[in-house]
Amino acid sequence: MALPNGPVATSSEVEAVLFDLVDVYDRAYEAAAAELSLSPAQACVLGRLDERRGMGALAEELGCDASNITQIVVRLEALGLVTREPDPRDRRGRLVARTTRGDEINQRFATAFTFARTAVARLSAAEQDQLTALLRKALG
Amino acid sequence: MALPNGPVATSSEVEAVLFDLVDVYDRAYEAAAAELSLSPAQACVLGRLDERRGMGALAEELGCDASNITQIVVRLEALGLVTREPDPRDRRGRLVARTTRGDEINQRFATAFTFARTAVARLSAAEQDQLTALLRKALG
DNA sequence: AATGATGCTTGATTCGCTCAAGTAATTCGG
DNA sequence: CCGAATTACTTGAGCGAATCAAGCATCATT
Repeated sequence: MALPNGPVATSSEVEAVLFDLVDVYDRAYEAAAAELSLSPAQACVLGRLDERRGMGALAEELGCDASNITQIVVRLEALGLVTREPDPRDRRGRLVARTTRGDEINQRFATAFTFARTAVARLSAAEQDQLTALLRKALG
Repeated sequence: MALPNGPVATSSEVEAVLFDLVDVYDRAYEAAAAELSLSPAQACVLGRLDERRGMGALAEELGCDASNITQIVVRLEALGLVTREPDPRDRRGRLVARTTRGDEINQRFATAFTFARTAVARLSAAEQDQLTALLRKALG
């Protein structure tokens, strides 16, 4: 399991609970991926393929090197969750798309990653709106 | 940079902003560590050494294998940020403690990781209390 | 004193991530 | 239309994080 990101010394209560949230979220994500024998990175990429798209688009959206995406996609392809076809419009490019099995696994992952859903469900509709507003404001 | 953890398909607005928060938090943590040439894991371990403690205690608190901690501590030691002395009470154990330089770097990291601090600062005291309460409730 | 548990390290392996180079295809300037 | 940059991606090398299986030394128990 990945080490948590924080805290050095939580100066306030809010910061502490914020850290807690991030930690629990990250661990839940990782655990959900592990249930399906996926790494978090694999689950992430798989989740971004609702439409077929090029490697570069993925790399840019995920803010990492293209070669990183190559590796992850190669593994997803080896697992039969993804295909990589040449782009007819630009034969340099490769279009990545989920296979039916990829769709299925992605769906199962979405089901397994209950954290955000159940956390939100503990709040009333009004509270959810409040939380959204507060976090938006905090994020600036 | 590490790939984000999410989203498959954000079903609600709250979930989306929650994901955003986690993503920005994680990236900020990583960036702050990188400023000091530390990996997130190294920054994390360094931050847990306000008091000297054994490897096992660290592993348990961080929820990972002891051998993982060994590696990270070895690197921190090589960087001169940490010492590893035999435990006089139990000579199997090794007590890890920050060096003065380790203290300094840890302090600088705390300064560099502004995200939680500045996010919270955008809220009034009342809003901070609200947010704390909401997140606590959501975390269950 | 022997047996077993504990605390940590080592070695092997996998994955994520980055950087530097390389290849192929496209675009652009002349 | 041709050569030069640019773009899209892959490959290879290298590092850190993480896990697992073994191993070693040191307690702790009987």
